[in-house]
Amino acid sequence: MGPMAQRKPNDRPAIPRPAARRLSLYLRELSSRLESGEQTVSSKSLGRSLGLTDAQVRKDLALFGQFGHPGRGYAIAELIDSLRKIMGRDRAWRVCVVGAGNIGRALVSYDRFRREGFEIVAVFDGDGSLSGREVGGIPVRAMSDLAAVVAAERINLGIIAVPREGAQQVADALVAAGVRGILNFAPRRIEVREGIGIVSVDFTVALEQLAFQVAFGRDDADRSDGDHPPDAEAPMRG
Amino acid sequence: MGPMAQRKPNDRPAIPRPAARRLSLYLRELSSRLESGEQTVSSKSLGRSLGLTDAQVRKDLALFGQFGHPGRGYAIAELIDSLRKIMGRDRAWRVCVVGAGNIGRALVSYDRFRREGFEIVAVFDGDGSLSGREVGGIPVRAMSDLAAVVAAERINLGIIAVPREGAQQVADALVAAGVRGILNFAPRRIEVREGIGIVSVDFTVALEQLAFQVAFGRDDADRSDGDHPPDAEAPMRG
DNA sequence: CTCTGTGAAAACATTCACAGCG
DNA sequence: CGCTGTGAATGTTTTCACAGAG
Repeated sequence: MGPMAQRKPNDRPAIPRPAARRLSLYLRELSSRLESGEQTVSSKSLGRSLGLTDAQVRKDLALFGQFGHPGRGYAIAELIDSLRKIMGRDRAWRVCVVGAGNIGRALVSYDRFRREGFEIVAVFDGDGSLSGREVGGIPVRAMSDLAAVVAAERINLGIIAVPREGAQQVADALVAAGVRGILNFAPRRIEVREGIGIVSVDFTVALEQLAFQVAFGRDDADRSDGDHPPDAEAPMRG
Repeated sequence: MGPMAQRKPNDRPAIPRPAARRLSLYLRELSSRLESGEQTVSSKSLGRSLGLTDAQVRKDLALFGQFGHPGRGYAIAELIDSLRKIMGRDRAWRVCVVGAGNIGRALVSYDRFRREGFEIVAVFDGDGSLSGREVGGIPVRAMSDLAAVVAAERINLGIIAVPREGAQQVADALVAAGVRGILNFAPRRIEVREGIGIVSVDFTVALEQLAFQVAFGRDDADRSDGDHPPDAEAPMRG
């Protein structure tokens, strides 16, 4: 069908995708500096820590408003607040993990999630024999409870930690149950309908990128894990 | 005029960074198709599975030579072979994991690594009380053994699965011991000297990207985990 | 026909460079 | 001054569109 592109009506400024990726890094570095007792930071200093140019940092931050104070730099606490709001980190997120294997269990025990405002409130596994067992203090439930628990616990994000074969099916179940986004650890591309968020992490792809760097001889400093590619369309709206 | 393009001496064609990321995805999809018994694939079909345009797939593959057969598509087995060679996947990699916490243990038990040719042959942990314990059939060793074991076992890649604070130190020790690349799971940027590969995976950054998509309202289909940014420089050489 | 490989055009992202604020 | 915010310039990646192979 009509393969014609048509801008939808309500576009906001549109965030370059790479910039969206860097926002998380700014937040991580800023928090670390706040802890160290620093009060302000310049784009140059921030860029230095992150391997970016000062201009890049300023451009990224300017996408969302005027946070800087000429001559002084950025007030760290203030900037953290703003970024958190922008990134949806001002609310608490309720998360479930599907799959109580090695990866699922490691994620449930990963304290940093809770500390950062992502609370894991339920764990599911297709293997009935695990039901009732506890992982990190949370009882493992059967897949058949998924819809009910997601609703009852008002879970809005799901993490897929099952083998490749079951992953898409789990994704469909999560979306049907009402989650708004999925973090996928299974080594395959997951399709979700428009409006549902999806981010994937593939350990093997990450190791493979590393092998490629080593085998090929790379030239640049620090590179990301990689996974699913974009899908040919505008960046982000708001 | 000028200074005459100062291309550094030994450059090969130069791989666009995003293309390097996609290579892993091609390999993953192609292997899956080979298993299903398919023999050839077109750029269009491959792109469809991966959320890319056919032109993109062709451009990427053409970077390394002429693999396609006009009118027919690409021979899957042949293309897999070529890609594996290009990506350094034709050799076996010997890997160690530093950190026997939740994440370290999950990685050691992640079978796919071995199946894909990344063999984990040693595990280290700074907590002496763990030494001697086994994880996934591999004894946990003290950090003080790191240099000797890396040399003796001819380990060429290291995985960092320790808390943020110790991560850079572990990286330095790994590099000093002779690994050629590092996969970092600690939530901070790791610096390594030129010539050493580095890829990072940060679970919190991944969840945060997801929260951002949901909070902001994204428009595209499937997006990557994110982590450390490039460092402003040419793509890759060979 | 189908499908690749590839220049040329378009879109996108980064860096430069500077006006202007505190 | 130092440092931000930002247009304009540059560099990079994607898409288009088509010649040519089987």
